[in-house]
Amino acid sequence: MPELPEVQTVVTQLAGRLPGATIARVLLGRRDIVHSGHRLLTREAVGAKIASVGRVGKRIVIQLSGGAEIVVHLGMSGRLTVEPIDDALAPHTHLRVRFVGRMDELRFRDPRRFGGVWCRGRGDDANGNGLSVLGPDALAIRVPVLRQVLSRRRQIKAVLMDQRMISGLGNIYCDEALHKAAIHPLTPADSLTPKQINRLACSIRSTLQAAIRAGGSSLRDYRDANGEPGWFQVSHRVYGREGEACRSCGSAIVRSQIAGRSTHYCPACQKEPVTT
DNA sequence: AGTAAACTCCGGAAGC
DNA sequence: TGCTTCCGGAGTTTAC
Repeated sequence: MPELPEVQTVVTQLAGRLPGATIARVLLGRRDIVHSGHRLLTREAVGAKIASVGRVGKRIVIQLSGGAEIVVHLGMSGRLTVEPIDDALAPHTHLRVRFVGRMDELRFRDPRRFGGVWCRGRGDDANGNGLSVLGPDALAIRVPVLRQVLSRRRQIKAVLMDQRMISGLGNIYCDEALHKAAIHPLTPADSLTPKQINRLACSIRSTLQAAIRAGGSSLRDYRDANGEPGWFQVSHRVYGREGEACRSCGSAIVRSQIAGRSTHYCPACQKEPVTT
């Protein structure tokens, strides 16, 4: 499941291969994966050149010459790859972009279709492009911004998972960052001490950065014995470790449902707030 | 108004 | 082998 680190890895790969390519043709397998700018994407984008590939939160942003942009969200099961046009199409490949004079193409596949594509032209309203409501990027989050984000009475886990508040944190790294900062996921966001906010900002950045570094190994086509890409094998602190020993104190990691999500934490290191 | 929880989309994977 | 159940990012709806 792609989280910010995997998205960043994909972006880095694409940024090395796509800029400069001129779009020759856009092949759409399913209309409904394009949430806005359908005509722009399949017709007017033809002839445009790819200027850059970047990332905002967990969204991939492909900038075209002329100011249009294509936004791709991978959701749970999305993959964005560059493959030879002769290679067999994987099932659930919904979008392909071909380029002038090139024998490879950009492919978007997404079996569960939790992901999607938005396209907008220069000057188009930001609404509906999948970017307009995103909060500040988690990878670059800084204390003053985080303090502002946390100024509401809501479970910290729910706030961190809300892409409008802060963008880029998914379930795995949310749990990881909270454990690293020794904060219980149920803690009301506005009750964090300045010290805790400092620790949390640090934890969010360092957790994501470490995962990106680990993901770098998949850039070199690294796979472990099980075929898993590099970043997935980073040793998680709590995620997926229910019942196992906390790496800090040895207590058994607990799993429960918080903010509608499976949540892992250490009951000893992450003290539950006193309920009022 | 702000927050919380339920519901929805979908198919892979795990469990029986 | 074949069925059922679980899972989840995020938008929407409903309820406190």
